[in-house]
Amino acid sequence: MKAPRGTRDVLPGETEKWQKIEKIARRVFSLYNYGEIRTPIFEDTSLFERSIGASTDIVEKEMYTFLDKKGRSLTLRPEGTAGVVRAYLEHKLYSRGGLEKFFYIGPFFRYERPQAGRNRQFYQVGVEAIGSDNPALDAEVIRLSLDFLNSLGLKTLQVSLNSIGCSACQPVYRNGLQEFLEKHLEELCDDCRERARRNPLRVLDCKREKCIAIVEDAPATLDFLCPSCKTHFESVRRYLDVLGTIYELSPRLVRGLDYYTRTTFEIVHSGLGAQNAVAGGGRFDRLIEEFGGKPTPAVGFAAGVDRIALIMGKGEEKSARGGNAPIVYIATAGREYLEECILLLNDLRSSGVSAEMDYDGRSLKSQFRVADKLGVRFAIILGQEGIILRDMRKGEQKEVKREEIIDGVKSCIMT
RNA sequence: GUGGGCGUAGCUCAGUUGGUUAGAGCACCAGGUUGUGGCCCUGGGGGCCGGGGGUUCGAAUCCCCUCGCUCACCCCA
Repeated sequence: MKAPRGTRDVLPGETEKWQKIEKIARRVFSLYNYGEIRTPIFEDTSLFERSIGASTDIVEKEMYTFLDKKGRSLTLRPEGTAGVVRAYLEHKLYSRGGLEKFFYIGPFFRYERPQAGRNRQFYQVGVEAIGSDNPALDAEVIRLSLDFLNSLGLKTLQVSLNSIGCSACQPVYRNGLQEFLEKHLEELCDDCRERARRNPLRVLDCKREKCIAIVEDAPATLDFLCPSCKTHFESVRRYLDVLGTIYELSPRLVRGLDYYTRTTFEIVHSGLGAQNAVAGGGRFDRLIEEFGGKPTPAVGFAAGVDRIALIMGKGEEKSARGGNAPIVYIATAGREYLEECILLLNDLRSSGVSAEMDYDGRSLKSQFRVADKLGVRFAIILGQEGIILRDMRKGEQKEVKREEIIDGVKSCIMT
């Protein structure tokens, strides 16, 4: 038996790391006033086709799509924004007046060739702020992303920033780029020839040397921005400067989802290899309207939990189970003490002291070996001579009365 | 979807030009200490040698297929 390709188990010992990531995500996102939203793992297929874009790789070849028993086409969510926007509209959350801020944590699915930091079931944390086009919000989301990653102890992060314009200027740029690409069609790789026709922006981040060289001379998105997009972008940059956030302009940073407008950004980490993006995001000012809502600007980001865990794992490989070892281990001199043992165990746990015992009827020596391996603070021995409390660290022990055990243990933990 | 590397014990890996019952270290279990851990010593349990097929008197070793892992392309978080 094996977990399906591209999926994996996170076992005790590693889950602690994941819990830490989630805990810090909740804390940081709460500081910025984002509230948690939980949307379904699967949605109607059309939701993703319409939001992500029918000609994107994600929709064309990476979705887990299936028919349910009534013949409905459903898809395991490949990203988080679509579901949040759907929920926002379905529950008419716009009626609450102003800006709505959401964060989410959960699994997503894409049918891709597994690789370091790329699984078919992967986890993301992300935020969406819906209802404002204020560039301060763009800057805030970027700031928040970095806050989150920094709080986890990640260093050597690099922010790339770009603006790809709005519904007014993006088509103009698209045409300009397309014209340029037409002239160089022969020199482009096969993929890019196809992209030039269907989704020209994607040519910009082709990794082949030939294409990179050609694209060097291609028109940049920033040169085509309309006045309002230009002002918006300048403000984003100013606010980032005010916040002391270092970034670099990446005129060729184009994201793989069609709904992005204006600000796009990506955060990469040097220790990740080819899959080096730990977080990415941007504005999606058209998406709500495309789903039938009123024109509503929005901005968000998502970070890859698997990749973060990968980076964190490089520094401090084994944290073992030190942090959550039981406090007490009860050893017995024989089976006849079993009842006393389970009762004491229960009393300890009831008063908030984590405790463990031997279920295998092992020798006292073996029980101590287990207690030592677990890393417990105290061992209690039940036997003919009464009850003995042993401090495993100090190696000291003394006889205690039954009714004094729990308080004794508790007072020792305090000191 | 394409290409490279790799699959031997729970883990990390040996395994000589194909040749006896496939090994080591760590981990695990038991004993040494007839109620007491860590160190040490002794012993022990564990392997469809990823799976299937083929070549051969004989395959962990050679060939083919397949599955998986991994790195890169691609894509993205």
